[in-house]
Amino acid sequence: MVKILIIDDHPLVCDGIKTMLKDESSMKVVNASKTATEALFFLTTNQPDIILLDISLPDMNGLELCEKIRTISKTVKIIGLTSTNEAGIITGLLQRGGNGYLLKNMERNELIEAIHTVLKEKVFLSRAANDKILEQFQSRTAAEETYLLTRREKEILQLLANGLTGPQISEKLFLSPLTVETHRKNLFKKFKVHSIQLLLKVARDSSLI
Amino acid sequence: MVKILIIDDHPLVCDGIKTMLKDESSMKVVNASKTATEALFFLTTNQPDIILLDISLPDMNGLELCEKIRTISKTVKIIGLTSTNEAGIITGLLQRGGNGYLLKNMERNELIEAIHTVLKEKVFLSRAANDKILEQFQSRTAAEETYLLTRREKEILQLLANGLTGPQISEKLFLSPLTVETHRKNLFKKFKVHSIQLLLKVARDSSLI
DNA sequence: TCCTTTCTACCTGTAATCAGGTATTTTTTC
DNA sequence: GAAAAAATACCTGATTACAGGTAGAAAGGA
Repeated sequence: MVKILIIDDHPLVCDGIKTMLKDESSMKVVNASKTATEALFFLTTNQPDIILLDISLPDMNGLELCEKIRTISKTVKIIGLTSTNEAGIITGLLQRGGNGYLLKNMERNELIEAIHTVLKEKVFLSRAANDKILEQFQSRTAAEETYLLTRREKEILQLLANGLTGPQISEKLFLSPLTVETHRKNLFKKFKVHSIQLLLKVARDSSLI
Repeated sequence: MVKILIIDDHPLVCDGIKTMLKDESSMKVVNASKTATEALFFLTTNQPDIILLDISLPDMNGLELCEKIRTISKTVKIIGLTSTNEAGIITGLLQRGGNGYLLKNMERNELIEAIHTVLKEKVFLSRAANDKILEQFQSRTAAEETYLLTRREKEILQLLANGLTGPQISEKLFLSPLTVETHRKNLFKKFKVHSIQLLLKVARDSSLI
C-alpha cells in the first residue's frame, strides 16, 4: 500500500487528489496537511512513501520544506505541486532532493504516472515542466545572446539600475569616470537606446535587472 | 435543483468542487468546462443557475468571459474563482456583472454560503476578498497621501517613466522646458531624491507608476 | 471676493550625460 | 604564443540634468 501525504493549503486540491486516487486500490492518502508545521509534526510519527508538496504554503516556502523533509527522511519521494510552471522552481526543487514536479492542472493519469515513476527511483517531470525548463533555457540564452553583455557591463548596468550616477559608479568600482562613460556608451549601443532611462527600461523588460 | 456550471481548466479544482457539493442534494454540477469557448458553447443550449468562473482561462480572460456571459444571460449568478486575492480583479468582476468572488483556498461551507447568497440576489465576497479590497484602498490612499502629487506632477512622472527627456516632455505637453524642470524639481522634493533614476525607482516601488 | 494651491516660466551656475570617436593595456581564448 | 575580446582611459563639444531659488497667472475653494 503506497502511503501518500498531501501538503497543500487548498481544500480543492486535496479533495481533487483524493478523488483522483480513490480508484487506486494500491494507493492511500494518509493525511492532508495545510501547513509546513503540520506536515513536519505529522512526519515525526508517520512515514509516508510519497509526498505531494505544494510549493507555496502559508508558513514556509515549499522548497525550504522539501529540504527539511529530506533531512528527516532520505527515502520518501517528494513530488512538487504548483500552479505556475517556473523553471527556477523546478530546478530548485530537484536540487533540494525533490523527485518530481507536477502542475496543478494535471490530469489523473499524469498523477498516477508520476507516483509510479518516482517509486521506481526515477525523476518525473510533467511534459509541461520539461517544456518550460527548455523554453526558459532557450529564452535566457536568447536574451543573453541578443545583448551579449560583458562582466563589467552587467555590473555597470546593475549599479545604474540602483540609481547610482556615473561618478558614483567610478568611485565605487575604482575606475576612471571616463571608463564608466565608455561602458555606458557600449551598453547604449547594444541596447540601441540613447538614455539611461530607456536603457533601464529595456533591461528591466528583458529581465536582465 | 440548483444547476451549477464550473468553468475551470484545472481538473483538481473541478473534482474538488464536485466533492464539496456531492452532499448537497439541492445542487448539481451540470458541466465543467475547461475553456471559455467550451463554456460559451455549452451555454447556447443550457441554462445553469450558477457559474463558478475561473478568472484565468487558457483561451480568454475570465473578466471578459463574465461580460460575455452577462450578455447571454441576465439572470445567471456568476461567482469568480481565483488563486490570488487582487482588489483589481474583484472590482473588475463586479463591474462586469459578477455576483460574487471566492478564493480557491475556500472551505466547503464558504462555497455553500456563496451559492446561497448569490441565489438571494445578494453579492458574496469572501472575508479575504473583503479584507483585500479594504487593504488596497488604504494602501493606495496612504501612498497618495504621502506624496500628494498634483495632476501635472503625475503626468510628468509617467512620461519620465516612459523614458522621455525633459525637452521631449515639454514638446509633448506644449510647455516650456523650464516649466518641466520646475515640475521635476517639485517631484524631487516630494520624493526626497536627487535624480530621475531614483525618482522612478521610488515611484515604482510605491506602485505609483 | 479673497485666499490658497497649482501651474507656468524665468534666472545663474554647476554637474552629469550624451555623442563620436581613438588608442593602449590586460585578459581570455584558441 | 598569437589573436581576439574585454577593459580601461582619453579627447572635444553639445545637450540635458540638477540646484536654488523668484515671481506672476490661472484655477479652485471657502
